[in-house]
Amino acid sequence: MGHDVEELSQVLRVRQEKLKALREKGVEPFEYSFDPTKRSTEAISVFEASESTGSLSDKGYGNVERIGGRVVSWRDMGKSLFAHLEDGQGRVQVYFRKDVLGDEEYEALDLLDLGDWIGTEGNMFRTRSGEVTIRAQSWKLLTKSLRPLPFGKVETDAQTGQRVVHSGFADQEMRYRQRYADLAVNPEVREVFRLRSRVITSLRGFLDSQGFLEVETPVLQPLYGGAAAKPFVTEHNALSQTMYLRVADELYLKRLIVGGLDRVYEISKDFRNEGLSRYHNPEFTMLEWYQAFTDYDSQMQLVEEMVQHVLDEVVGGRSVMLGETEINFNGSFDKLGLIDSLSEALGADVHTMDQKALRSKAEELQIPDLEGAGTGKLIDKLFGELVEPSLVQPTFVVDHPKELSPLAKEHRSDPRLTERFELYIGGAEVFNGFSELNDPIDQRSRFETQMSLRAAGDEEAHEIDEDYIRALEYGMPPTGGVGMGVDRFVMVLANQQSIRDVILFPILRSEE
RNA sequence: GCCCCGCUAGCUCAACUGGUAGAGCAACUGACUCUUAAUCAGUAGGUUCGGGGUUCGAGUCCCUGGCGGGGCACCA
Repeated sequence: MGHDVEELSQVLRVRQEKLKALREKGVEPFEYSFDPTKRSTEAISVFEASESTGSLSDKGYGNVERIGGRVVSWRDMGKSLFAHLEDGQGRVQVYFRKDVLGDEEYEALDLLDLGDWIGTEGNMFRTRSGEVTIRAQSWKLLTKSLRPLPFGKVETDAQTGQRVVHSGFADQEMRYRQRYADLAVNPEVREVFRLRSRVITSLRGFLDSQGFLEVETPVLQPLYGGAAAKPFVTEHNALSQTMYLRVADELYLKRLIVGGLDRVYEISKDFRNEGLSRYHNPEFTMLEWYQAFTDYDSQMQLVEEMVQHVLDEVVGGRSVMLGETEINFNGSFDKLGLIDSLSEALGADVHTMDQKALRSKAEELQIPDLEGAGTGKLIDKLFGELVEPSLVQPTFVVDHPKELSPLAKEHRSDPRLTERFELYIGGAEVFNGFSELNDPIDQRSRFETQMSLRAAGDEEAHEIDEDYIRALEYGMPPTGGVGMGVDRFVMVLANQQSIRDVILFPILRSEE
């Protein structure tokens, strides 16, 4: 922003001039407070109630209210004027009349713009065209807006009653960079984030009701782990020590199970230093929980209950639309063996295929970047190519290869596999859980396998966490645990195509 | 990191093979005391993302840089 008014574009200059004019009239353009009697929608409801009980005045006036809000529409008709105010609840029309306000207070309305915050007081009434409106007896500027918000023109379709926006704020980049403007002009964006908040409240309520304890574990960690991911690295000055932003909460939460906090959960921001996509933001919200004495079967049961609980509470039904597809959460979710489903897709038994056979299949399918991929990775790639895209309805994929799951317990009936599940919804992995590996000796050897992968160039492989092994040596009871991608779950419930549309301030490159 | 597409007025978008950069909304001036994409008349508003090049002439073509979107890679 330039200090020199001359340099400003026309639209900004005009507002600076109005600001100056207001100050010259002795009007404070940035008020300290306001005391509304109600918010918009509530004021309308009260009016409608008295309307139905026939308790309006002879002239049709109802309750007197003071309402504060942002001016979002403006129709000047000379000696009277209609505007809409929007507040945290909704919007309400205001009717200004010259003969009611008097010349001076009416003419001062000229100094207002779309985007200004004002307060007004008057009776509620219903206009000839049927809209419940506040008839302004007085008004007051609360905050002058010095920069025009990119409002579109809003039409209500006469047939459907649908809100239609003409030439609204659509530039994706600006909507993310200036989320405040996006929220200010696009009420449906505000709704997405209200929904997100309700989802998190509901998840928390569910776990609390099941006797889980919400805890907080370190974001800054001397050693990261719990996921195959590259970390963000930082430095603690006083300790002169390298610290990592967590990639998962897993290892700390399981230390708490060792400590006897037998049902714990954490809602956390995790950080993974990797690329961006419609399913990946480097900073994202994870819910992880661990429950002693359970295995992955009972955790799948719990996930199902939890998902249905949230649907019932937040959506009010067991299905949602995701794009053109209806996602149905009723009943038990399907279960697919990872190896079995891949075998079927390949038309060959994956268990009998060696690394070479898997590789040639992958090459046949022209799957890129196979260099250095071991058996587990090849299976993962093939599965991602052949099976994953079809997992639109909620589906548990179960029993992953050991190599891919260094923290999961060996499968009780197949030593090549682990007791692990992932729940896919809309083609994306949303939940991931397993029977937790609690044998410290097995855990050490898994870490050692990871170290050799690391030595072979896999930057995401785990390092050995000696302190974690020490904890397991004290004894961790049989435990089931689950991690949940909260953002991805919200995407499904809010019918959003990109993770950026459910994160208020997604990561973007700096403007300069 | 790679591929494709995009970036023009405050916002949403035009501008055929290179030939004076336009419209709607917003803004400004004026009219209008129940409007609601209000309406009507008029006015103003531009570093066409930055830099370089080709050309008599570049929003348009070439090179280069920036940012974004989509895809790929990466992603227990």
